[in-house]
Amino acid sequence: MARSVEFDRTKALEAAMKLFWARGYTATSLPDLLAAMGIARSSFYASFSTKRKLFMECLELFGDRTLAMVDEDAKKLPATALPRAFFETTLLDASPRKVMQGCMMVNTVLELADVDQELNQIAAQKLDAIENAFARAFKLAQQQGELNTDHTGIELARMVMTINLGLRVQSRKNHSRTELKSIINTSLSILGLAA
Amino acid sequence: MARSVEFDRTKALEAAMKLFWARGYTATSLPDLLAAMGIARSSFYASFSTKRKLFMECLELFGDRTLAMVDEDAKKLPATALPRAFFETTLLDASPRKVMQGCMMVNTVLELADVDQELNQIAAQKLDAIENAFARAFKLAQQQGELNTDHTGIELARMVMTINLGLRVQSRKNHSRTELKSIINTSLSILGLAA
DNA sequence: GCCATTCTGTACCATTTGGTACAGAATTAT
DNA sequence: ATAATTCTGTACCAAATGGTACAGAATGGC
Repeated sequence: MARSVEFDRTKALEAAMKLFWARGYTATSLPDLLAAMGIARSSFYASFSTKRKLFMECLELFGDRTLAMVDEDAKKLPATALPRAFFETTLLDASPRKVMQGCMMVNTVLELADVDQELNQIAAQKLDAIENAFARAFKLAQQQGELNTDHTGIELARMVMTINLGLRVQSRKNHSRTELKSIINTSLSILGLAA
Repeated sequence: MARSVEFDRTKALEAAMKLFWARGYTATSLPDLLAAMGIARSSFYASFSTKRKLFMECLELFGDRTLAMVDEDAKKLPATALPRAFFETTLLDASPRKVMQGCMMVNTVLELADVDQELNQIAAQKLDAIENAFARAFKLAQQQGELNTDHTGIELARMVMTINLGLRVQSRKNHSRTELKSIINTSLSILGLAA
C-alpha cells in the first residue's frame, strides 16, 4: 500500500480559522491561506475542496467551540453568573490579539450579509444557538426562583446577546481593556446581574 | 471655452454610498459601482480618483449624516429621550432595506479592522463622535438634575452605543421588525429610559 | 461656422483572483 | 527491492481585479 502520512489537518484548519477570523473571507487570499497553513496548493484542494468550503468548516469550528464554552459554564455556574463569565473569559482573560479580532461569526455576518446568503446563514445560526443556550439557562433559573421575572428568559437572553454583539464591535474598533471592562460592568449592573 | 456640464456628482456619490453600505468595500467591484452611479470609467477616475478615495467620501457622508441626526434630536428632545428617538427612526421607521444594511461604519469596522487601518480609523472616529454627542447630552441632563447619576454620562453613552452597535448586528443578521422592537424596549427599560 | 476645452465610452493593461493539471518525491505492504 | 498509492511543488489557466490611455462626442465663446 501507500503512504498514509498527511500534514496535520486539524492544525492547518486552525491556522486557516485564525486568518479568516482576523481578516474576513474576501480579504484572505489563497496564497495567504497556504502560507499560514503551511501546505501546498494541491494538498489544500485535496483536503478542503475550495476556499469557501474551508471557510464553512472554520465557521463551524469557531461556532461550536464558542457554544461549547457557554454550555460548559452553564453546567457549573448559576444562570445569573453566565454573562459575566462569558464576557470576562472572552474579553478580559483572552489575549489582546484575540480580543481585537472580535467574534468570527459577528464579523462574518457584517461582511457577508448582502454578499453570500449561505455563509451568512451559518454564522447567524451559530449565534442563535448561543442565544438559545442563554435563554434556556435563564428560563430554568426563573422557574427555580433564582432570577427575577421582570423580563422573560428569551428577552433577557436577547439583551445579553445584543450587548455581547455590541462588545464585539467595540473590541474590534478599539481594544482598550479598561474601557471594555467598564462597559462590561455597566452592562451587568443595568441587567441586574452585577454579582 | 468648453462645456461645463457634468453628471450630478452628489447623486453619484449617494448611489455609491448605498452600494458600499450594502456590500462593503471589497465585495463592491468597480463595474458594480459604475453601473450604480450611472457614469463611465473615465468620469469615475476624473471625479473620484480611486475606489478607496470614493469609499472614504462615502464613509464621511454617512457618518456626518448620522451625527447630524443625533445633533438635531439633541436640540429638540430631552437627553433621556435621545436613545429611543435614535433607535426608532433608524430601526423602526426606516425602510426594511436600510434596516437590514445596518450601519455603514459598523460594517466597515468589522470588515476592515485587520485589513485597512486608515479606513477603519475613519469609521471608528465617526462612531466616537456619535458616542460623544450622547455623552454631552447626558452630562448636561445630569447637571440639570433631569437624569440620575447612577452611572456617569460617558458610561451611559458608551452603554447606549454598545447596545446600538449590537442592534446593528442584529438587524443585519435577521431583520425581524418585531424582534428589534422588543430589544429596543428591553434596552430602554433596563437603561431606565423607558419613558 | 469654428476652435478650444472638457466631457464620455471603449479598448487596453498588468496584477491578482480562485482553481486545475501533472510530474515527481515519499511512504508503506509485500 | 518493488509496486502501489498518496502525498507535494510548480506550472498553468480563465476570469476578474483596479487603473490608464486615448479617440471622439458634446458644449462653450468667438
